Amino acid sequence: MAMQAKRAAKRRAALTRERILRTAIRLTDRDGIDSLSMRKLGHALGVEAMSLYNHVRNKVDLLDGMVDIVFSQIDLPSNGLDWRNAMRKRAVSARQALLRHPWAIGLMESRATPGPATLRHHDAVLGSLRKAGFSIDMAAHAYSILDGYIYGFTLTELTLPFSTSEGGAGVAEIAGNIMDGFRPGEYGYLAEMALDRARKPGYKYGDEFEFGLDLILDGIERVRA
Amino acid sequence: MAMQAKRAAKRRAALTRERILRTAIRLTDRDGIDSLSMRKLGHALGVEAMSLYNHVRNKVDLLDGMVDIVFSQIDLPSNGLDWRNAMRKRAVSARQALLRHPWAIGLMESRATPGPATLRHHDAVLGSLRKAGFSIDMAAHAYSILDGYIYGFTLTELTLPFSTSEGGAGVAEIAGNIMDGFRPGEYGYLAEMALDRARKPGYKYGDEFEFGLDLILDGIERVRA
DNA sequence: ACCTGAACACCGTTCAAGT
DNA sequence: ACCTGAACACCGTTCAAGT
Repeated sequence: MAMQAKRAAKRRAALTRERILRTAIRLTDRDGIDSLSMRKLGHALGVEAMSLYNHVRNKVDLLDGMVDIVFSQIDLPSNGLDWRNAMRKRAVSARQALLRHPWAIGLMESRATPGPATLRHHDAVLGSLRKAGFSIDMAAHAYSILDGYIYGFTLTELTLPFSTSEGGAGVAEIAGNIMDGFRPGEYGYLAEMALDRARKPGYKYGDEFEFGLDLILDGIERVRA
Repeated sequence: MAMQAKRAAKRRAALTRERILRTAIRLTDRDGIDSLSMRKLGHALGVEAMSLYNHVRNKVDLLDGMVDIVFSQIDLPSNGLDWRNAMRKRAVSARQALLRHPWAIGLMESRATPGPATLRHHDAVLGSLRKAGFSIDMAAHAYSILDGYIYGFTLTELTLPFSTSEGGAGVAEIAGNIMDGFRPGEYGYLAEMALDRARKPGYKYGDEFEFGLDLILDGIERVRA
C-alpha cells in the first residue's frame, strides 16, 4: 500500500526541466516571485530541493527558463498580415502574456542570457519588418520603440495601485486611497486626474494601451514614407 | 584610544533613514540588488542589522525609499519651457537616472506604495501638460505613452547583452557572443541586424531613444490638433 | 530613544552517500 | 543516472536586554 503510493508518486513525477519550469511558473503566478524558493518548488513537485539541481543549473538558470517560457507564449507576427497588423497583434499578445505572469518584467532587467524562445521571437519580429521592406535602420528604430512601449506600458500598468482589469470601482479607490492624508491642494493635478477617472464608470487604464500603440504605428508608417 | 575610536565612529554615524537609504543605493549600484541585505547594509554603516529597524519599517520599506530617491533625481518639467521641450528634457533625465541605478526598474513592478518624490513627479508632469492646455483625457494619453516608452526603452537597454555606453567594440561582441553555437541560418534576421550594427563604428543602442521619443512627441502634437 | 545578542524560521548550494 | 540527508554560510525579523 505504502509501496504502491510511492510507486504512483514516482510514476507521476518523472522530474524534467520542463515540468520544473511549469510548476515554478504556476507557483510564482500564485504567490509572487519573493515566495519562490528551491525548497518550496521541490516540495510542490514531491521531491527534495536538491533533486532540482539535476535538471537546472541553479536558481538563475531556473529564472532564465521561466522568462523564456513567457516569451514562448507571445504570438509570433503572422506572415499573412501586413506589417502593421502583424505588429499590432503581437503587441497585444505580448501585453497579455506579461500581465498573466506579472513577475516576468521585473526579472528581465537582470536576465543576461536570452533563451531560444526569446531569440526566436526577436528574429521573427525583425523578419516581419524586413520582409515588409523596412531597411535595417528602420527595423531597428521600429523594434526599439515598439518593444520599449510594450514593456514599459505593461510595467506601469502593473505598478498602478488599483487593479487595471476592474471597472470604475477599482479606479475610484485611487482617489480615496492615494489622496488620503495629503494636505489639500498638494498633488492637485494628480487628484484632478484620479477624480476624473473615478467618475468615468467604464474606465480601465489598460484601454490607454491601444491608443499609444496606434499613435506609434502611425508614426512609424509616416517616418517610413 | 579604543574609547576614542568608538566615540569617533559614533559621531560619524548618527544613523538616520536618509543615511541608510543613501548607503543602500550606493551598495546596490555597486553590487546589484541580489547582494543587498540588511546585515551587509548595517555593516557598511558600522552598525548591527537590527539597528536599521529603528529607522526603516522592514526591507520592503527600505526598497520603497530607495526607489523614491531615484524618482527625486529626475528633473521636474520646468515651467519656462513649452510642453514639448519640458517633456523631452524630463524623459532624457529619467532615462539617465534609471541607467544610473539599474536595479530601480526591476523593483518598480513590486512597489505598491509610491513615495512623496514619486507623487510630486507625477503631479508636476500632469501639471505641465494641463497648463499647456491638454484636456484631462489627452494628458492621460500623453503621460501613459511617454512613461511607458521611457521605462520600457530603458529596461530593454539594460537587458541588452552588451554595454550600451560603449562604441562599436561592445556592439561587435553581440555578433560573436550571441550567434556562437547557432545553426547557420537560424536567427538569420537577428544575425543580420547584429552584424550591421557591429559594422557601424559609432553605433550606440542608446541613440535609438531620442528617435522614438521624437516620434512619440510628434504623434502627441498631431493628435492634439 | 536607540542599539544589540541571541534566537527563529527560513534561504541557495555543495557534497558524500545512497539506489 | 537520479535522488537525498547533512552541512555550510547565509537571509529577514522578533524580542528581551542593555545603555
